[in-house]
Amino acid sequence: MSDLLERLRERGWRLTAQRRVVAEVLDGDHVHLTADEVHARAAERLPEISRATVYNTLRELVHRGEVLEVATDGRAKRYDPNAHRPHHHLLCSRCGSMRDVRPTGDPLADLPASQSFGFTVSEVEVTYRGVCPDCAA
Amino acid sequence: MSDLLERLRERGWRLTAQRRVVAEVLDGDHVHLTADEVHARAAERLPEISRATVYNTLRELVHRGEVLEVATDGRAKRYDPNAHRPHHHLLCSRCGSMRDVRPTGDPLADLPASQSFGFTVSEVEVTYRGVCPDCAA
DNA sequence: CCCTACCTTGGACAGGATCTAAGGCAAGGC
DNA sequence: GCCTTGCCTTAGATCCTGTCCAAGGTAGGG
Repeated sequence: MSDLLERLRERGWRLTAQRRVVAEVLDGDHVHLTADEVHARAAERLPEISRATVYNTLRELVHRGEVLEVATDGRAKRYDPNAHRPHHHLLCSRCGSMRDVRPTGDPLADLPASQSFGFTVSEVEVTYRGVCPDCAA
Repeated sequence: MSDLLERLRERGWRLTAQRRVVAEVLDGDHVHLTADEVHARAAERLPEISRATVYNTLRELVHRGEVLEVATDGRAKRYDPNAHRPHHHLLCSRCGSMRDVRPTGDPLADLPASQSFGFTVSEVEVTYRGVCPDCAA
């Protein structure tokens, strides 16, 4: 994620300690943190960082397509740095934890034009719901 | 939806005016109301009905599998009485409105066991995101 | 090294949903 | 029919997530 910051700076993003820390926290392969979790981990390294800044930064990373925002039914949204590889999610309905799943088909292709009702469809999200091993125990 | 109430009563659901009205409001084929919309419509017929009761009733209908709860990214959840026919959703990312889509494949079958990571998967949700004709105008 | 536009801050605020304690009423039993 | 019991409903407080705001801070071009 180190080049991410470089890339954004070239696009006119001012590089601050707060933004750096948020990006570092999100770095990883199967990371699906909530905004508050991001804030907690960021605060370990930069105690004065405010919630507002974390929310702002996450919102921008999402807008710029660098991070994926995933809704999880009434719980807090989760943020997924794995935005460049298309994938779906496995969501535990007990604890809300999440895993990435590689897609094996293209659901977008499965939507016949006759059923798009005039919508301009741009995106599909597939969520598998179930109970994770930890919660099943 | 009239038999729904009978069915639930047989399973020990106490039949009250409030619950009847909520069920009536949800009746229909492509209904996707938010809890507050349900409350507003219910209140037209039963002015004293409280929001808490609407939320309670919706929660129970969802638990009993009679109504589907659909999350919509930061907006209010929507409730879908079409719970017995499997289907997916088309969601407008501007106004939050929603339409049913009949599935043309079985995404559950598309999840190889090698990728379930020990989850006991019980359900898939597919959401097509886009802009509806009204908002595109 | 300075200036300015952009960032960060913390606290107030908003919307959605849940909780609580008190009173109300369905429905089975008499 | 009427009582009784325990489930329901109510209003309002409360919680959680996320956004807004005005004031002060600072990155980085000049």
